[in-house]
Amino acid sequence: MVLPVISQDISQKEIDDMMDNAMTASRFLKAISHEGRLMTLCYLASGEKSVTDLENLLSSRQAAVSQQLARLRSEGLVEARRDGKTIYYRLADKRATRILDVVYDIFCNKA
Amino acid sequence: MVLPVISQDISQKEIDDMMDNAMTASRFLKAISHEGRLMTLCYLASGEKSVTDLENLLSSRQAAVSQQLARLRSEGLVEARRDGKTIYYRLADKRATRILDVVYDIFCNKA
DNA sequence: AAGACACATTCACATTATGTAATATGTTAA
DNA sequence: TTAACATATTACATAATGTGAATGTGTCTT
Repeated sequence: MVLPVISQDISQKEIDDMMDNAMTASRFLKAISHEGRLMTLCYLASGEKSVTDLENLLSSRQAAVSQQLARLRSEGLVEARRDGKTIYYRLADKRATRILDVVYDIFCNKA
Repeated sequence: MVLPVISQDISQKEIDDMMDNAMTASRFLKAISHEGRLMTLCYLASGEKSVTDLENLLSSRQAAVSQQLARLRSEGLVEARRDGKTIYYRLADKRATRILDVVYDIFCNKA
């Protein structure tokens, strides 16, 4: 158990700090809690992929994929690189990789 | 790196399985990505707490807290126990604890 | 320069999530 | 049994998020 024991008489300052952290974490978690974005991140974990690759993986339309990628970009979770007409995306946040590891282990390693 | 390498020519069946897992994981992550629910879970990690305790921690109204608890209950992340007029909540999902450990380490262990 | 291609952005709309107020339920004490 | 307390639930308003259609931008080919 890594989580700290929070005493019953936790001070207001501690609560405030906790709330700040919760806000940051919440923002981050919301960014990855979208089914398509999660698939995307998981897929990108195996190396950079083009938008078209992701369209096929997600079976969704170009605009939708681009929008989710925009969200991931704005959160700094992925970065893009252009090569000719194609744009390749890759993971760009170690925190994302760490969480993904655990999420993968819990929800996909069911064997 | 625990995450598997997904080959470029991933099959449709593999994609379908991946999507099922992503849907489950997504649902779970959404449940914990709410600032208040995250605080709640983190707080509960140090032992069971009453609804009033949580109201004070979150500085939010009774109804709101109850609703977030209802959500956590419906997802099986917490369980309740009544003692007189008071209802105590506790963590009830190991997956939540695992993710919380990592989230805590990333967003709160900034020292 | 024109057309085709890969991708991004914008707008309108539908869906979902959240908070508040009011009300209901279960429990204890007088 | 009545009042008070702790919590849950419902109904409603609002905000946030996601989707599709249309359009815009950058790049390559001819």
